[in-house]
Amino acid sequence: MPVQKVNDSSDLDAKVPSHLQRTSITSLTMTSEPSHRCVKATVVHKGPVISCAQKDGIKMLRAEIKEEDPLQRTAEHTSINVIFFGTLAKDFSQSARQGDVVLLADFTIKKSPSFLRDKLHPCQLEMDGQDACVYVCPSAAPSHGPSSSEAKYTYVPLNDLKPKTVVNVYGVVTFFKQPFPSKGSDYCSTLKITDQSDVKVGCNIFSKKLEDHPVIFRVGDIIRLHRFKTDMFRDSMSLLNTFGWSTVTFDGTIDSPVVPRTSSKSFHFGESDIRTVEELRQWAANQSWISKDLTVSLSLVKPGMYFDLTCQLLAKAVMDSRCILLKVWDGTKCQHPLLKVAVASDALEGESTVAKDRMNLTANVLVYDNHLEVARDLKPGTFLQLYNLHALLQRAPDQQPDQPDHLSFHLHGGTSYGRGLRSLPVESPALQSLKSVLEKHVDLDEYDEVNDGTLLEIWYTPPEAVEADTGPSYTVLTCEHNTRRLTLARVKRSTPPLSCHVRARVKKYKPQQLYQCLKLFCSNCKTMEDVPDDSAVAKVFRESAKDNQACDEQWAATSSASSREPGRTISMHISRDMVGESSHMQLIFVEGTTLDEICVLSRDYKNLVPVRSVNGRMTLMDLTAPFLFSGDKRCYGCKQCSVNTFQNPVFTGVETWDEQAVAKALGVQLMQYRLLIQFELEDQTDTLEAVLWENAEKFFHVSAVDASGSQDLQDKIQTVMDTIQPPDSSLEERPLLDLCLSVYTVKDNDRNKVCYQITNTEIKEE
DNA sequence: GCTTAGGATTCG
Repeated sequence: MPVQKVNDSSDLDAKVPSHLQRTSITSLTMTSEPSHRCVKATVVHKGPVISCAQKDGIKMLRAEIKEEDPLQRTAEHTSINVIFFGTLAKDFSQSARQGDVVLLADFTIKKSPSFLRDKLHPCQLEMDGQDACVYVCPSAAPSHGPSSSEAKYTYVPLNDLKPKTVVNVYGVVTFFKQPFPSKGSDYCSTLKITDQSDVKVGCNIFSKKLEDHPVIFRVGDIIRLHRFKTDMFRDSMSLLNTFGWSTVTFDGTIDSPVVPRTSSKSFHFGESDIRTVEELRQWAANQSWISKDLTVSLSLVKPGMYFDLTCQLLAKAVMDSRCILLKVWDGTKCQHPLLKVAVASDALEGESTVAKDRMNLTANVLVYDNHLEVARDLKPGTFLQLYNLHALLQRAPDQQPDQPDHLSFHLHGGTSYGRGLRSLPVESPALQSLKSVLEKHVDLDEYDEVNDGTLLEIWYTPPEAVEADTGPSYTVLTCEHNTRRLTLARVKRSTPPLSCHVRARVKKYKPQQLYQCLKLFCSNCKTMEDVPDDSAVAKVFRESAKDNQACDEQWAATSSASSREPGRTISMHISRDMVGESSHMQLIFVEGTTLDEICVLSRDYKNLVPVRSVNGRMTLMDLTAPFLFSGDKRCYGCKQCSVNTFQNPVFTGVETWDEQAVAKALGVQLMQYRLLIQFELEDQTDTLEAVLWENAEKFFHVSAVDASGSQDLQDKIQTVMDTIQPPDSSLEERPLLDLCLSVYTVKDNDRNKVCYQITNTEIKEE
């Protein structure tokens, strides 16, 4: 028998088998050796037995136990969660209750997954398997309340009530209204209760003080009434509070802690009360009216419905003297688009709901008239229960005729059907599932924090004079972003990363000498440099030609000729491996030429590699010069990343020699041609520097490598630029450009720098 | 002093 009952706490100690050692909960750590240890503590919470879907439906029960040793009163982590598995869960549920002292032996210690949330204990105990066992000592004393002796109260079943008597009763709440001002001097609570007799009794409670009224959260709550007067009204018994009255309420959830809710400073509460509450809970669970709980999640709300909502308040705003807007959520996504109620951000109290709005998670609740008294004092973050909320389809102000109507929520004036609202304490059992749903959205909060500024700008600020810039754009957007167009001023205020659209003109651009927009880029080390100009390259050739001793390589067949200059010999080398192959004329090594001469030669030969001689050995030139002339293309190698394997080049196994194949054979890291232009954009709100880089070839419809060898293509880029920004033009003369901008940060000397890059944009070609 | 309300949809 894994769960055993004992009569006395001292028996518990006697039960401890001699090989077990008592351990304090405070001292438990992940590295504690659990075997042959036991803990003794009081059950402060016992959850229901549940089936765990992730673990093949195994039965589980969570309990919280607390060490009561007075010596440890100041110590942290005196409470710990215990998970019981399988039959242990069932046995524990039946044998132990809140307030009992238990002794747990041969548990396993696991990391607590809820520690961040409940701050209880970094570990949890798991009771599973053959060895684990539990001894339970039922508590003799009442587990709650200041009462020192068991009260001598008698409770009259509801079917035994006689008129004009003062009684104490217990009942389950089947209907209730939050306290409302009566026409007299007091607030009035109206409720209806029932018990195992199934007789329903109406009850009115009058009190000037709101806090003296019973704290009822939902149908199914259990209420205890002391000193209420009975009377007949419309053929039914009714109850009215009378002198010396008190009420105590309890949550109706089976197996939830029996915690009395009352404002009374002293009240009797004992073991018999716990039993009565548990019996009523058990009985009510099987009654059909209890299932008429009207609490519905947002995901299940249908238009026209009246329902109760358990939710969290995100933000609120006073609309007028008779209406307050509550922005709430319950973590579920509504099936209908939710009405967005725009409120000036300075009128809104609470967090921004922008990210949640976008995911259709925020319900806008309009609270009217008599409910303002409660709504006014609510603080964002509070958990709420809204009663008899009305879901209404409504047309948004800017809505197109073909779009669906939006769902709005009204808490109408009046108290019919218990209409009203109240805050729920965080520990309320009704909130447990809500809180776990909300926790799944923590990412959303982070997203909110990162992007809030940006999104707020986009959604809540009216357009700033962008309307003036209407007319055709010289560019088209190729993206599918559905973002609203922003002014440059607003883009500058945004928080990266972000993609957005702007409409602007080009005030200036760099480089003004457009051939300088051609760059060499190493995809390996990300180095970017200018394409060397001809004078620098020519100088490398001249220096290399000074070594007049021709190369003599075993692997090469050589032919030489005298140049026009005395003493300079031009040599051409071909790999012997390639002689006789179809590719043998595809790759020729040239020595002793000037830049001009190799350019002439490149008209007749596909791939020319300029080389020089160092002590008779063939070597690549300084990589300032192209390592390959391929038709009109000049190919450059990266000075950092090239590994010169020229000593033993391998030329076999290549069918077609292109720049990649040559670079590979020579151990050269090929550099790519890229286009880079820096624009200064301008609109009516601001100016902004944006680069055209990754998207540049698409923007101009020009390939960078082709442009490197083609004056026509370079002229084409110049023509585009002259159209975008005609020389000596005024702002109005320049064409409008629709641009997609990417806003991002780069590390610059350990500091984050915000960059703007034009993406997804092309020029229009007529 | 010893009523008030005694359920039963707003109309924004």
